Amino acid sequence: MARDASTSVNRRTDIISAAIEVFAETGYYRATTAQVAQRAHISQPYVFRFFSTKEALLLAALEVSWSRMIDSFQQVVKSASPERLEAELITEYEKIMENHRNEILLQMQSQTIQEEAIQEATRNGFREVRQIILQAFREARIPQAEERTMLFLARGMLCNVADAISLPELKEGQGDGRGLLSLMDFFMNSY
Amino acid sequence: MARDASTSVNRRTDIISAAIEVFAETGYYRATTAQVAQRAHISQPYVFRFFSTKEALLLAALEVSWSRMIDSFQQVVKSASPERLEAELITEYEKIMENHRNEILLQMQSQTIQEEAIQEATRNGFREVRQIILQAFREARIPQAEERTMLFLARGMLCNVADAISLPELKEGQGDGRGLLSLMDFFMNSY
DNA sequence: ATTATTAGATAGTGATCAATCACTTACTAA
DNA sequence: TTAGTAAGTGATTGATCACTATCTAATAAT
Repeated sequence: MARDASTSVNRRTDIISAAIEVFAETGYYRATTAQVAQRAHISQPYVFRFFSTKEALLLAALEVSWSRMIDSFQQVVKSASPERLEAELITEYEKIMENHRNEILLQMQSQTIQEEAIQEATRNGFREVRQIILQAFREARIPQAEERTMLFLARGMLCNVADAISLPELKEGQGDGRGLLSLMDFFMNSY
Repeated sequence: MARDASTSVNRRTDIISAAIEVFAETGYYRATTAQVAQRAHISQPYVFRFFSTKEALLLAALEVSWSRMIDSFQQVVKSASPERLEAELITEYEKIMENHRNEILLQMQSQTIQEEAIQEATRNGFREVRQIILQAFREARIPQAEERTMLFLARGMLCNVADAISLPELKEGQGDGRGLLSLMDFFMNSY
């Protein structure tokens, strides 16, 4: 059973990879299945041998994208020390943003698509990521694990936006090294 | 000079309001100018008397959306006391999300649209909002104003997502009342 | 050698959409 | 009364799209 470049399992992933690129660059609704096919070096109708509809292809692309993020975070959680956990999760996220920018752009698009199947996939992805982070923070004995998880996700969302619209100053104020300690002064004097 | 329902200035805003709804609900690229026209109670070709292209209509819709947010925040900044500034900005944002959800959904969409004119409008909107918040924090003598601004925007982005995909638990961990103080313990023991 | 199966392409369809055009109606000013 | 204009529409068009139906060439099993 020779696994050459033409097995249908390879073609399937070829198409998904092409779709991630084209959807991210062009926008899901404006992107055409012909563009996806061209990027995957096959004819346009052949896409429909593997995905019965364009939406099914989008769902497969989202699945790839969320799986990558979930698997990556799980790796980090397994190997990182409690003290370095959050820093390494952030580093891992930055790696994903660098190496798989299109997958992030696709996730962002899916957040505003109102089709129920897409929303459900997006919800499930977020839920699972949040659960992994939250559980890891708890097991690392990080206090206010819920709030820390929320802030981790929030900063992630802001990074996505800043990156997508090429506005790096949006991220300014991240990680100055002693932010929390000097904020403390403020809060102790305020309340 | 009686201001009846047929002045061209009214028609223009009618069309923009309709476009905000239709674009938000259906997605900009999938939405049709016929749908916008129907919602504005005019014929489809008449849309093009006011907006030369569909993209020009989107830009006008984004302008309305960003202006509302900017004007709202400027009002708050003018009237709020330094101690209540951030809390009132948050309240104002929640009001906008409640009363103008479609405008937020449109802004979210515009973040992933790669057309240069749209990206520029989105960048300018974000820049101006950030500048207002940052300057207000500084004038209120809030320490680490840059970091606080970034966190304000970041939480806003997460709220947008949580609302758009109907996943409220994503926001869990917001405002427990003493988050920073107990986080402090952790950091002082860690570093 | 023959047949069955897989991998893929060509050709096409009905539907849809942004944008244009030609036209009407109704009001206003000289 | 006439000339001009603002407001608005129905019909159309060229392009595009998701999706289908049908064919072909190669490979593999019998």
